[in-house]
Amino acid sequence: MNDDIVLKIRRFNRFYLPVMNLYESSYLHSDYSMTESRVLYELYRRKECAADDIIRELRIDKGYMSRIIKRFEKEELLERERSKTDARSYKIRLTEKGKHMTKELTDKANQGIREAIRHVPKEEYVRLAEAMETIERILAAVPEDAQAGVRQ
Amino acid sequence: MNDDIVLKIRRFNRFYLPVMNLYESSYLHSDYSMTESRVLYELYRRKECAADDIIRELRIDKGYMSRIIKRFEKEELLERERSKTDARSYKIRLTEKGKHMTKELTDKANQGIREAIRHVPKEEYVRLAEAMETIERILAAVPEDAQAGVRQ
DNA sequence: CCTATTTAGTTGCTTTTGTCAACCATAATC
DNA sequence: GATTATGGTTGACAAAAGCAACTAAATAGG
Repeated sequence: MNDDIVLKIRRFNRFYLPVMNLYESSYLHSDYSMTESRVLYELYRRKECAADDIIRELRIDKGYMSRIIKRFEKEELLERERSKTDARSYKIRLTEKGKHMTKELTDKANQGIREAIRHVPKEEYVRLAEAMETIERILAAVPEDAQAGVRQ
Repeated sequence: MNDDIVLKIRRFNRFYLPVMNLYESSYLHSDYSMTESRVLYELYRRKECAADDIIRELRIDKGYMSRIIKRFEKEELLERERSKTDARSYKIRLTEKGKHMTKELTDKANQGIREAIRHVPKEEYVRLAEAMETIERILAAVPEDAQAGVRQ
C-alpha cells in the first residue's frame, strides 16, 4: 500500500517528464534556458524583489543567478537599484521591454501547449484540470526539510 | 475555456517541476545522472535492445548515448554483441551487476519518495494515485508529430 | 560599541551535461 | 551497382550548473 503509491508516483514521473519537456520546450527554442525562463516568470510575477528571493524560490545557485541577472541587465530586460533598507542587496524588476519579452515568451509557450493537446477531446479538459488541481492540493508545497532529507 | 486548460497545465508544470526534481533527486546524488538513470531503467525494462531503441524512446543524442553505453560497458553494467541480423548495430543488455545496480538505484529512489511524502495523509493516497492515472490516461503517449510541431 | 558571525551578491574556476558535425561501416532502395 | 539511409563512433564545443573564495554590509552577543 505504502509501496504502491511510491511506484505509482514514480511511474507518473517517468510519464510526465517527457510531457513536461515537450510542453515547456518552446523555451528551449527561444533565446532563454528553462531556468532563465523561470527566473523571468518570477520577476514578472513579483514586480519587484531581491535576487535572493528568487534564489530561494527556485533553489538555484547564487553565482548562477548573479550571471543570469547580469545578462538580463545587459539586454535591458531588467533594472536594479540598491535597496534603501539593506545596502548589500538590490531591488530588481523587469523593464517594460523585459515585461514585453516575458509576455511573448509566455504566449509562445501557451501556444505550444495548445498545439500539443489538440488531440485531446475537449470533454476531458475538466477532468484533466481537476486531476492536476488534486495533485497540487495533496502534494502542496514541498516542505523545506524534505529537501534536506533527500540531499544525500 | 481552451485558454483556461492551457493556463492550468502550465500552472501544474510550474508546480510539478520542483516536485519531480525533489522526488527524483536521489539520482543526482548517485553516481549517475538523470539521463543515465533513465537509460538504465530502459535497459532494465527491455532486457535486450539496440541503442537506437532507447535513443528514440528517450529522445537523446546518439553521440551522447554512445558515450553513456561506453561508460556502462567499462563499468561492466552492460554488455553487447553485434546483431546477427544487422551488422551495424549491437544487442545491448544489462549484466547481472548492472541489474543489481539498477535495482539498488531504484530502491533508493523509492525510499526518497517515501521520505518526501511522509507528511501526506494516507487517506489521500488513493486520490493522488487516481489523479495521476487520470492525467496519464488523458495525455497518453505524446504523439510523435506533436514534437515536430513545437520544434522551432 | 566592538568583535564575531551571518547574509547578499560577485567572480573565477571547474564539472556536468548535452549538442553538432564529420565520419565509418553496413543495409536498403532504386 | 550506384545512391541513399541508418546505427554507431568520435572530436570539438557550448550550455548549464555547481563550488569556493571573496567583498561589503548587516546582525547578534558580549
